[in-house]
Amino acid sequence: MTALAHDRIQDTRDRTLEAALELFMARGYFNTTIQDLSERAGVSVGSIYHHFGSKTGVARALYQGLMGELEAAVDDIAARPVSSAEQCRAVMAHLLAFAEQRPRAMQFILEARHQEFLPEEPPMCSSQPFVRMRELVRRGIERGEIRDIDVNVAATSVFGGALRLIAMRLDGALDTPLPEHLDALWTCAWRGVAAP
Amino acid sequence: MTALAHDRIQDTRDRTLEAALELFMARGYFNTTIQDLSERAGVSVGSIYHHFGSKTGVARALYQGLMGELEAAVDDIAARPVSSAEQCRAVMAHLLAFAEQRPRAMQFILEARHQEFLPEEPPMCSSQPFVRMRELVRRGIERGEIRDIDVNVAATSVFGGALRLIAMRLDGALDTPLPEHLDALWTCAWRGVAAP
DNA sequence: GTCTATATTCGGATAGAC
DNA sequence: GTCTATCCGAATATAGAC
Repeated sequence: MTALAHDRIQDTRDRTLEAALELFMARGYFNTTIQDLSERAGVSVGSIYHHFGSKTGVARALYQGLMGELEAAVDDIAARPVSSAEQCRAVMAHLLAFAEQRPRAMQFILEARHQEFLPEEPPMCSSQPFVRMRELVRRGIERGEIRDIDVNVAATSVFGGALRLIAMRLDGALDTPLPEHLDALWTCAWRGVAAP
Repeated sequence: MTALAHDRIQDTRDRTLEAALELFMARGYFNTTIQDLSERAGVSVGSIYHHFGSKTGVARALYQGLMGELEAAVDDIAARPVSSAEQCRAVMAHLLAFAEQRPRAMQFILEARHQEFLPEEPPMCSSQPFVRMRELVRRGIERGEIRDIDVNVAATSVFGGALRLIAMRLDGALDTPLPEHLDALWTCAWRGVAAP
C-alpha cells in the first residue's frame, strides 16, 4: 500500500471518528444513526462498516483512542522527577486545558455512560487514566506530602473539585475558561490533603 | 374515587417507576424496552401508556420525583439556624447516606445523561438541588466562613470530593460504605476552603 | 476500499375489548 | 383503568456493483 493510499484510509477513519465524537456528544449515541454519521463525515455507510464493523465499533475506537491519549499524558507527568504535589497539579492543569480545548473529547471521557453502549469496557473510575491519578496520590501519601488518609478519599479530594468544575463548564453552566481557575482550584485541593 | 382505588393507581405508578429506575440504571434507558418495563413491573404496556403517555414520560416522572426529593432535603438543611459549615457538612452526609441506601436513585441523579432522553430538562449542574448547594456556599463566603474566592470554585471544591467518591462507589470501585468516609472527606473539603 | 440500494428486525405507540 | 394484539416507522447491517 502506498503512503498516499494509507493517508486516504486514515482520512476516512479520522473523518468518521470526528463526526462520531461531535454527534454522539451533541445528541447522544443512541440518537445518532449510522446515516447521520455517514452524512456528517462525508463517508458512505458501507465504508463505515468496512472500517469499524458496527456502530459499537465506532464508539469503541473513539473511546480507546481518547483514553489512550489521556493515559499517555498522565504517564508522562508521572515520569517527571518532581514532587507529588507538582505532579498532581500538572495533571489538574492538563485536565482543565484539555477540557477547554477539546470539550467534546473531554465530555466523551467524563460524561458518556460507556457502560450503556460499551458494556465490555470498565467503568470510568476503573479506567487507566483514573487508576494512574490515584497512583500519583498514593505515592504522595508514601512520601509524606499528603496526610495519611484513605487513598480513595485523598484522590477524590484532590481531583474532585476540578472534575466538577469541568462538568459545569461542559454543561454550559460556567462562563470563564477553565485554566483561569487553576490556581484557586489547586489551592483548595492541596490545602485539603497536604500533610502539616 | 375511593381511597382504595386511589391506592391501586398509586401502586401501578410506583411499580412502574421502581422497575424503570432499576432497569434504566442496570441496562440504560435505550436498552430498556416498554415490554421489559411491563414485565418487571407486572403492569401491562397499555397501563404504562395510560399513566405516563410515553417512554419519555416515565423517565420524566422518575427524574422530577427524585430531584424533588433531593431538593427538599437540601432546602430542609438550608433552613436550619446553624453555620454554613454545618449546613454543608449535613448536605454531604445526606448525599453519602442517600447514595448508600438508594444507589440506583443516586446513580440516576448523578450519572444519567438526562439530556439524551430528556432534552427539555436542564443539565444536572443547573438543576435545583445543585443550585441550592452553591447557594449554601455563597452564604458561607458572605458570612466570612469560607475564603473569598469564586463561588463556583468554592462549591465544586466543597462537594467535588464527595461526589467523585460516590461515583466510585456506584461504579463498584469502592468496597467501604460511603458514610464511613464522611469525616475524612469533610476534613479535606473544609480545610480547602475555610477562611483562616 | 467505496458506494447505493435493500432486507430484516425491533420497539414505541395505538386500538379497542373488558 | 387495565389488558392483548397489532401496526408501522426507523435504524442496523448486508449484498453486491464499481
